[in-house]
Amino acid sequence: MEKARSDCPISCSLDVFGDKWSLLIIRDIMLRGKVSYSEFLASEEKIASNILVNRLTVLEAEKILVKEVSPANKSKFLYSLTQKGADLLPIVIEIMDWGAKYNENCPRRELGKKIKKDKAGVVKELSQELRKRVK
Amino acid sequence: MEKARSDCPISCSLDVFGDKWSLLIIRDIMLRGKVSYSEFLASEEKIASNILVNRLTVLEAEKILVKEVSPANKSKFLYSLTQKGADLLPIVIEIMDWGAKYNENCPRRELGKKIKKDKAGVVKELSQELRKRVK
DNA sequence: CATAGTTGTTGCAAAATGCAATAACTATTT
DNA sequence: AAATAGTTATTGCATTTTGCAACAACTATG
Repeated sequence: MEKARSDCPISCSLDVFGDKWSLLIIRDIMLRGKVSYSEFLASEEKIASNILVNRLTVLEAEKILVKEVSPANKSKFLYSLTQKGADLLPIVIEIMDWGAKYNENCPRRELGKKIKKDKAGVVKELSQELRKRVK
Repeated sequence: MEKARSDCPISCSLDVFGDKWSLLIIRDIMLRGKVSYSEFLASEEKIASNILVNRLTVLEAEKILVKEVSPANKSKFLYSLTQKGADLLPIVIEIMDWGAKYNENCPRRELGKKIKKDKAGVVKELSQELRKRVK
């Protein structure tokens, strides 16, 4: 990482994932079961391949993601969350809830509705699920 | 706002504040009692004046901030949060907590320690405080 | 009328992003 | 082994955003 702008924890966090793409990759792994470059590339937001490589590299360097060779296919890499990455869950959930609340064109789906009913319960449940597959 | 990349609430939220500066301005208003251009400009992260103007304009257009003439000084403007802006509090708190947890060089100060002890309580308390001064 | 305070604007360089084409490597098929 | 397909990148170039420094417009104050 380049030098921090300040020692404010918010500023330091934004130094890492304060951009339009990083948290979407995290979302894909965290909530959509995606694990590979090609799956991230296929997401509806259409990230460019050079940006994707750059973000994966940064997130790996920050120890938010881990990159491994797929056991089933040696030409494929699998990305998974570390505990540090999994701990981004509450942030992702809060951002999702705010976005759904204030965007007419962002319908709450299954998870969004559960969050509206019982946010803390969802975070607790999902963080337990994530713990099973963190690296 | 430009066109949304998708109808995912996370993506839509990041379309609005997915950058390194917007949430720092929000932080200044929300947690540090700052209200004016010159105060934001003086923050330790050293935002450039053209970026600051741009972010304030965007945040106002998104109805996250409201800009008013200062009653005490007609050449001064005051920025305050709307309810939509105040509802970013849980996101800001979670980002602060994660940043403090994973950065050695980001000491928890008073608020950070309270968050570690009772995050939900802090959010509840601060959101009540904010409600008193939302526009 | 001079000065300071506040909120911008402008110009230019640097960095990040977006887009399209292509390449390297592996696995599979013929 | 040659051809094909799948996966993960790299490269070049145009566009956009950011960073930095200087300056300008407006308003209060003395």
